[in-house]
Amino acid sequence: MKLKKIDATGKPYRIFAEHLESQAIDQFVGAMQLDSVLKGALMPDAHSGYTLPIGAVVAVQGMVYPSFVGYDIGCGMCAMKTTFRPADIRTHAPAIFKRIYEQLPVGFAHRKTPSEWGDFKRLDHTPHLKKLMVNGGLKQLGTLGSGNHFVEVGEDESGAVWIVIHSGSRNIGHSVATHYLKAASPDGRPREGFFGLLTDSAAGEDYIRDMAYCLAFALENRRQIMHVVADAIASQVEGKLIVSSLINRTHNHAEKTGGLWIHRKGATHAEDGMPGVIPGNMRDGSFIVRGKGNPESLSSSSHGAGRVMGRKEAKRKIDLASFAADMRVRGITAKVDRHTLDEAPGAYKDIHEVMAMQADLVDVLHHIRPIINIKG
DNA sequence: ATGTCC
Repeated sequence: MKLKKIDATGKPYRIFAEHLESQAIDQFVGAMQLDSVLKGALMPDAHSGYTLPIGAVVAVQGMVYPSFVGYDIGCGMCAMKTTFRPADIRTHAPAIFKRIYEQLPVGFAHRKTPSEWGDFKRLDHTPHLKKLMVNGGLKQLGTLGSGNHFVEVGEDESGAVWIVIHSGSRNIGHSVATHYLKAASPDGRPREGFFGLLTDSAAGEDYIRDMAYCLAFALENRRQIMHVVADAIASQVEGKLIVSSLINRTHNHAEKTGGLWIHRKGATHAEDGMPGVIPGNMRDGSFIVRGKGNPESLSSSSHGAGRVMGRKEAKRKIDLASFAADMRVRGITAKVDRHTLDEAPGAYKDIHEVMAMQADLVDVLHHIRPIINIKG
């Protein structure tokens, strides 16, 4: 495969998506025209976002762009295998479902007391972020959030039960993103546009430090959710986590490789041999994958199926009764009502088609089919 | 995405 070229820039890029909105193309081409951006790729689930499309990967020299990482810094996936038995989970699904909601704060909810996190003082971070952590950050550790964040308890093709988590850095990441979007903005207000920070400037160095902290915070958040969910299941049926099987992948980050800052915004890191987790939707579940380190995707893959309609449009167009029937016939215990209609499978691209479009980016190891789904 | 505006 040869890299396509943008005429205006002559820079190498490759688009793995079909049917892109014109706004997403404009955003991507605009970014590719920046002097600091040397290479890029759009994943199969790409759609327009804040300044840069979700599903974009760009390699940047000498700059970091807060808007190329996005608001939920460190948002990503965790998956862990367990010794629970699928039949037990199905039999006790209503009780497990109820128990998880009792134990896990979802939506805007947070914990009444700060969670334990041994690393939170040790990791390097700025005074600004320290203030955020003291002012409630630790109460958000082990909380799910809302939107497309979820917990899935499912079964793979071999009969193994997995717990899959999609969550991020909660308000910490959002506040850090806002802070540095302001620092990069010409008028001190967060606004859309290609405003970056020099990596050797004070603000750029601070963003890199705080971003790394948010990645650690988001991982710890997912790890704690994993244990809350496992404990909730273990209160009803026999079994436990297989802790050594943990896979953690963030899909909103920037990392320095070969002297360039690779920004992934809604794109999963997929180096050769690297394990990953790609969620599909509430009905079709998630995929455990192994990266292929494809240079054309800047060693990345999609972070999910990608939306085909906005949340408001989905709530207007998708029929609740058929969504509910779709879930019921597969025996999936989930919150299915007008509040989760925007997360219905029909709001997303067909995940099987998306996986086929990235066959050169990742190999599929396991397909996890949902038994229980938890949403904010 | 975000205890949904410090």
